[in-house]
Amino acid sequence: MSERLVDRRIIRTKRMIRDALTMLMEEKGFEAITVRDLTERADINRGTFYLHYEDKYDLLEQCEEEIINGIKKLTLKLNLKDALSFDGQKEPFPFIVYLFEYFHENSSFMKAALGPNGDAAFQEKLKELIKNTFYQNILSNLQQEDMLVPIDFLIAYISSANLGVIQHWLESGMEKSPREMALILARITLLGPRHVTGLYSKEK
Amino acid sequence: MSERLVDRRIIRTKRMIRDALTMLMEEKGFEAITVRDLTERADINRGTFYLHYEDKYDLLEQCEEEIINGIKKLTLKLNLKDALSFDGQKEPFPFIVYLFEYFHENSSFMKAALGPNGDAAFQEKLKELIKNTFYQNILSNLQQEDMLVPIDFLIAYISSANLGVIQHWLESGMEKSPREMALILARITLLGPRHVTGLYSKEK
DNA sequence: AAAATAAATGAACATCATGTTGATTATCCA
DNA sequence: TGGATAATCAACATGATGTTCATTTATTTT
Repeated sequence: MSERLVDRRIIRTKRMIRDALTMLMEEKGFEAITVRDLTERADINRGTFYLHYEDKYDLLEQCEEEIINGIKKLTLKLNLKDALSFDGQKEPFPFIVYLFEYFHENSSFMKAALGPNGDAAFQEKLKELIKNTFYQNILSNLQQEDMLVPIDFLIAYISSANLGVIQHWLESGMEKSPREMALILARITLLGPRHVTGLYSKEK
Repeated sequence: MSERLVDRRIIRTKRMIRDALTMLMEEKGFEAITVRDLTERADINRGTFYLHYEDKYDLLEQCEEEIINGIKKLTLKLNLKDALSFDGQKEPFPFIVYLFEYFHENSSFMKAALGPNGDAAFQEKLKELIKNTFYQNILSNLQQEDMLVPIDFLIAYISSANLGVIQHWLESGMEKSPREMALILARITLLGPRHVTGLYSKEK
């Protein structure tokens, strides 16, 4: 591949800058970070930063894109068969488990980027990804006339809900395993928020 | 009250600055805005800005706080009776309708602040508000042992989902009425995402 | 191992936004 | 109307930005 063609120093420098970005985002949020902060933390010359990135926004963008691409690679493993054959309440969707494992590997950056001092645009990108995945694999072959609500609002509901659960998982220290998280998500989505409270049986 | 004590000029200046903030957030996002941008757009002296705000973050904070307080005033109208007596599928919760009407009145700022170039911290504040409202009025008297998922994840799910629907409504031009939106939200939350697709009847 | 290539450094520079100050003008309110 | 105060204007120091160029250092290639 073309990876071999990249100079070791470039890889090293970029890695140090990206690590510095993650650390500083955790400490003070993205807005407050200066290029000087980044290069001091990474212990490189300030000019070197500009050899690799236009500015801090370019850096953030590239880091986000890397995460997004990692997720997209995972979605290739997902196929329609998986999604429809599982009931998802006793055995979690394998794909969702992989997803949470991937988030765990990249948790430092993701936690910072999805936190209150993070980047709203990154949230939006992830929601978009969730939307497409859900839509292409589950919702696309539904009849619009069967729907009790407009499909675009349903999609907005589901994708935001899932992202919100991921955010809460990251913020609360990732104590549940990826497997447990997949089960939790499946239960709420399949049974509905009210049903999982246990209220359902009393009223029906 | 103490409102009378405020000089007209202050009210005028603050209003112009806040309007400028909303416009510029729509145009280029909060991060890209400078104090100079704000004062040029508002057609006031740059120094005047600093008579009222510490910096642009202080300005944003104050605008957000105003919205939050407006919502909190609405929640005072909400009581337990309302929340539990309605089934919410034919008649919407009055409180939720008021809420969407309030969002409509402040849609310019809200759309900008909740959009991809907006402020992730504001999203978090709103989610926190939704969490508390839901929890205090509905979820607090549930038995933890009845729950099929941990309650904190359920709350994260619901609050993010609701915020996501609000965001989608704002971004898609607010074509549905507040009443319709309240019904849509109630249906998904009460019946569950899968049930509202119409798939439910075929499988149960 | 030596030569060629390319990345990183360090210093300097112009530019721009920031936040503050003091003097002056315009507006408000009683 | 007169006193109070908000807004303006000009000026200033500070610090971040993005760029340049000569130099040093690390790497790849031959």
